[in-house]
Amino acid sequence: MKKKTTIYDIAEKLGLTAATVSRALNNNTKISLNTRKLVLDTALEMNYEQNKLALALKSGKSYNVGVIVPRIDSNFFSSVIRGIEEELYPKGYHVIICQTHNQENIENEKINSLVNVQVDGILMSISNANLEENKGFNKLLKNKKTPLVFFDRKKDIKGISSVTIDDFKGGYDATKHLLDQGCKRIAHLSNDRNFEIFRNRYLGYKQALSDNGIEFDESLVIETQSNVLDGRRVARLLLDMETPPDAIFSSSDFAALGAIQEIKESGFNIPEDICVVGFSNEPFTRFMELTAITTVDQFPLEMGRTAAQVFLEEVSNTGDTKITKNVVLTPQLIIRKSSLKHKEG
Amino acid sequence: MKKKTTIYDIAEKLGLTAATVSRALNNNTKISLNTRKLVLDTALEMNYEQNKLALALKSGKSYNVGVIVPRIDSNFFSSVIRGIEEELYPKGYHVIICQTHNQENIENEKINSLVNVQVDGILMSISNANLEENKGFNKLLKNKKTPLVFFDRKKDIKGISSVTIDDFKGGYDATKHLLDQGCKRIAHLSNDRNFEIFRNRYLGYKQALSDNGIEFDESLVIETQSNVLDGRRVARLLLDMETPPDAIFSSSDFAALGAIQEIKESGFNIPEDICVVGFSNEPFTRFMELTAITTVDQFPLEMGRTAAQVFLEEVSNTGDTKITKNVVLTPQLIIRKSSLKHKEG
DNA sequence: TATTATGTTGTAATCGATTGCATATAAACC
DNA sequence: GGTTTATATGCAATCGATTACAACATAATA
Repeated sequence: MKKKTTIYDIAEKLGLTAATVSRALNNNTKISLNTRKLVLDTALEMNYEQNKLALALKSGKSYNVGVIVPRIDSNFFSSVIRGIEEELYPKGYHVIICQTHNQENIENEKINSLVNVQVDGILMSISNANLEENKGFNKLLKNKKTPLVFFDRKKDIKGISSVTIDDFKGGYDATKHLLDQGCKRIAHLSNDRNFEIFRNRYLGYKQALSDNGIEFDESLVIETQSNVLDGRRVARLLLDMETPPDAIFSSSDFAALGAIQEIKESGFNIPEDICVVGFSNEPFTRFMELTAITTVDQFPLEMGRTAAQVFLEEVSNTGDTKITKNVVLTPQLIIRKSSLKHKEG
Repeated sequence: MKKKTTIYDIAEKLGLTAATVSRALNNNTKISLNTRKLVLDTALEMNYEQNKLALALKSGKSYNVGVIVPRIDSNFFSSVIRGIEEELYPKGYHVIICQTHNQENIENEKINSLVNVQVDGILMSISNANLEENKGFNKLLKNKKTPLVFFDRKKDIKGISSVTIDDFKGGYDATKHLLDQGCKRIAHLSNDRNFEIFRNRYLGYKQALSDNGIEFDESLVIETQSNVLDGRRVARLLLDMETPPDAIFSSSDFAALGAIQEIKESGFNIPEDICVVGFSNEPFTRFMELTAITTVDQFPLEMGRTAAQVFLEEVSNTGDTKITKNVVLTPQLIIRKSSLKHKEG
């Protein structure tokens, strides 16, 4: 009911000016110690709380950052967000969450919307491989004051920072591991390679093959959505081939799971007949009892933390030259049963 | 580099007043159609975007809502948040995320912090069973203008809305199901029963026992943290009893998983020797191949959506009397292998 | 022609805090 | 005692938008 107390209320009560009260609250040395103490005490007594909106308007800083992800209810993204929140909150920032559901128009809209509410920066994992064609995005780009940091799904744009993992290495290590297991016909469940992450995993896969004298076979690479159902669909295609593969490296844990289900139901054994490796280290890959899934850990918590740190560096940079950082984290292959033919592996 | 255009810029360019421009942009009929069109066109041309901070300061509405959860990287909470975001964004609200990690002081601090940035409401799942003792919380309570909605972990406080599931029924159904399987010595992994959710699951468990002529045995109820490790610890205790239980109903999927691991490693079979039921329907409970875990679905997405709707009703309520809604969703028992002794079950 | 109504725009206060500049008081110095 | 200097506070503009009220011009009416 009763309005919040403002510096004017305090000023009036003490027969001072709002200016003096403001300075006193900010511990400005121009104000005498007596007055400062008096104001502080009265503020406490009157339950004064600074109106951050007014401050934001005056200073141009909202102390909000926007985070845009395809969806929040996947372990990877929620872990990244966790990292971001934990890193930014102690510095006074709040985190605003937006989901795109992989729809470009929604992504567009949310970028605009965040810019509109004067966020101090945006951390995002892109949903649109052609982000540069976005009006909202370009507006953001031009406005160099608001830092933009990509994580995971990034676009290689000059002057924009990013935090990713070395997807090439992830793909390479996964494939190399399968080769070490004696696999010769390794299929790859890829995804839209307009996205760097999928392109790089694919390139790592190819390189590992080439480095080990295996000829690349285009028919073994299939574009697959990152979900269980599509994993099944694609596994079916592979199993129906004249010579089915003896291993699958999937860009997604979910697709890997679908593939495993389809393979098992078709009477094949994992890893004996077909080895499977996923990507992301989703929790369920560990908990599967019969065939815990070999996968690549992306360290999402660290990714979030790092992205937040890069943002902090950029906002605190008052110089004229913009700093751009492109941090690449190292992924880790986690070997589990789904690909382990030899116990000593 | 170049500043954002404001209504003053437009006004100056057109030889008008900011007031007129403001009205024109808001399609006020007091402004002539000609001027309105002129202003609108010029605004477009000059890339004008309304400064929401200024608006927020003037109107007292920030169009931000705060969401406080113990942690975001669990499927349950991230799904709730997904529901909240999807429901609120179309109404113009942004969602600010805060985590407490179950620490009371952090919860306190974050409540204060959110109130400070003038959120229009707070949706939260409490981390402190004695929330009423919080200063920050009480401040929020007194300020009836800012709606507060509890979800899942609530506190029964007069005048505060909530969205929960019927935890009593969840506990009852789970226990009843175990009884139907022929189990007679059913242990319960509970948790801090100062929280309503855990108390109610416990009470449902007790009621089911009593309704079916099984005497309640206090030694079979153990307070357990909601994680795998503590599940193992507690399972060990139960297995070491003179007469171990023939079933476990756990308030947490994670503890259930730990228990299952411990039980199996001790040479017992699930469900033949011991049946296990969890709570929450975390994704991994479904993916476990040998012993997919029977659990209780809490419909987190719907819970989030509903909580958001309750919030919207409260903010749009301009009347003098506050509406309080306590929505209780119905949980669903999902029977899987970990508790299914009889195929026809 | 004087008066009222109507439509359109301007004036200025407001939201709450910050800050450059001016000013008043008191202390210090010659 | 008069002038300088330090200290403490006030004045007023600013951030960007909204809005009650005033004011003006024009058209309609008596």
